[in-house]
Amino acid sequence: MTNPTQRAAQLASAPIWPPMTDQMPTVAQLCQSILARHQDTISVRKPSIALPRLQRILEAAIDLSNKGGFQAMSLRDLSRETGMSAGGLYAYFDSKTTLLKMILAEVADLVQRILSNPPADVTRDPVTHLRWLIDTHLRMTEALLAWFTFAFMEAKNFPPAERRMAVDSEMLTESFFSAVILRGIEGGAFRPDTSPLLPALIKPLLQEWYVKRAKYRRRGITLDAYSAEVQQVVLRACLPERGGAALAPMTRAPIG
Amino acid sequence: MTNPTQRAAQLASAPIWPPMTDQMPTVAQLCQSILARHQDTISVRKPSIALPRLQRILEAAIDLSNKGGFQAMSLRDLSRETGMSAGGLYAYFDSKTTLLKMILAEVADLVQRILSNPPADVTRDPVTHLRWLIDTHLRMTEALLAWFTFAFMEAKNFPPAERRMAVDSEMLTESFFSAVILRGIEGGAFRPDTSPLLPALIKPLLQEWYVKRAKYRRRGITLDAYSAEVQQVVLRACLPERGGAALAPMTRAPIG
DNA sequence: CCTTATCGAGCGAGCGTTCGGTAGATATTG
DNA sequence: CAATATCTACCGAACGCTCGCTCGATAAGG
Repeated sequence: MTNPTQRAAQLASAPIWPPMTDQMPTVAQLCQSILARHQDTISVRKPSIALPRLQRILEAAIDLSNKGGFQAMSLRDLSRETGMSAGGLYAYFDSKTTLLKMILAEVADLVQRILSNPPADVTRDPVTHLRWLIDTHLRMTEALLAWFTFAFMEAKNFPPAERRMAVDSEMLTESFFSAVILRGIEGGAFRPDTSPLLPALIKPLLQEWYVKRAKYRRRGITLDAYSAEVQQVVLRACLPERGGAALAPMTRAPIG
Repeated sequence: MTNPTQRAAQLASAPIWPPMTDQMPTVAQLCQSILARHQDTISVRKPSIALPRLQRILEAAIDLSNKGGFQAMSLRDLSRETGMSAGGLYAYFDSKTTLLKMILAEVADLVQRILSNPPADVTRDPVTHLRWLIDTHLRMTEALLAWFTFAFMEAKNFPPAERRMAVDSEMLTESFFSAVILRGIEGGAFRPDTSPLLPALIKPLLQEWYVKRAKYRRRGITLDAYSAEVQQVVLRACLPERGGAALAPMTRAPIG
């Protein structure tokens, strides 16, 4: 357990964690994962053909859905955009709903994979761990903006089964924040009267970034600036009074 | 301009503003406003008939849309739910899109009406004003939950014109927060280095309450508790260090 | 008996999905 | 290696259905 002075000193310098770029998956990798998970419903066998086609389909579907919504996207739109015929598309999914489930499940799985694998040196200190969770979540959504926008916009208005999936994924994300904050309280890094509501409030602040991406782009707000601000708001809500004073603007330092 | 000690003392007691119940409109009043605004497209002339019918239509439309989305709600569904025929419905709107615009415009207008009319004694102090804005917004959405849920869920996925309307409404709300925070900085109530991003972060925290209403109901979180927590998070982000320490749990005291 | 408010069958358009057909790659055979 | 057979990946017309919306008929009140 560190005392306030030690923590203040620790916070004064921006923590540096390894660049996420390494472990942030490419769209091609996501599609490969989807292809593997849906071998039984995808009738095209040769990966050299299936993979680029599936990627083209998914990217087009996400793109079309992100203007107008998934329901509003017709398979004729998708057919035109991908250059494939209506019948041809059905070699890659057995219903429009399955197409949607493919994407949602992959996004939910990605969040879990990334957030549950922090670098070892990050988890030593709850403050650093919390900041890493916030920063990493933001960078992940930034790297796969269209995918997360899609998942957010379409998770509502769903058949109960898919809706449950979205709710579970959200609860899991919140649990990451809950766990580290609880650990911080127990270890004395966070104030003991930190509100149990705080973890729930972090998620909407992270969603704001990619849902309203256009707004922040228009205003010239960088991801670094947004990340720093969310970290600051959250830490001011859970750090003891003195710790908060030492808060320096903080994000991961650019590497390379 | 107050000094820190004065402000701390002021904050220690929960501010009390008049109950919003008085000025919070009923659904019937909203419908009356909509009826007046759409006289030209509504062909039914006698208000004694038009008003209850319109209310029935709007409430059913919001209800049906809030499970499944506006697009998924068919006019046959609406016909069944209201007990009116397809043709009969078209005496109250000239297209499905108009029906949607009626509701969105009314909600946007309501937000503007309520938030731009704070009680006189609230506006004297930026801290109280800011807390009033947060608390009032939450109570407004609580009183008209279905309407705000509808507006939030359907504001995306829109023709550009309606989308612009939603964006403008959101910007207006943010501007209320911006103005009072700026005033607080100038008057010395808020720290001079308060992030210009803070106003933008308040909105998602308020939306969270009605968008995820079921989650907080399940957890037994009351509106008072949620309001207090959001106020605390926001004030910790903009109050000078000392002021934050004096923060007592705060909401409008219930008036019996 | 005209006006007002409502009805409900029905229109054309567009939806998700299916399925018979086929070109080209691949495997099998002599 | 040429000829043949098989398979893979895809096409696109067509099907059954639901959609938003219209319009002539109709009922009720003054």
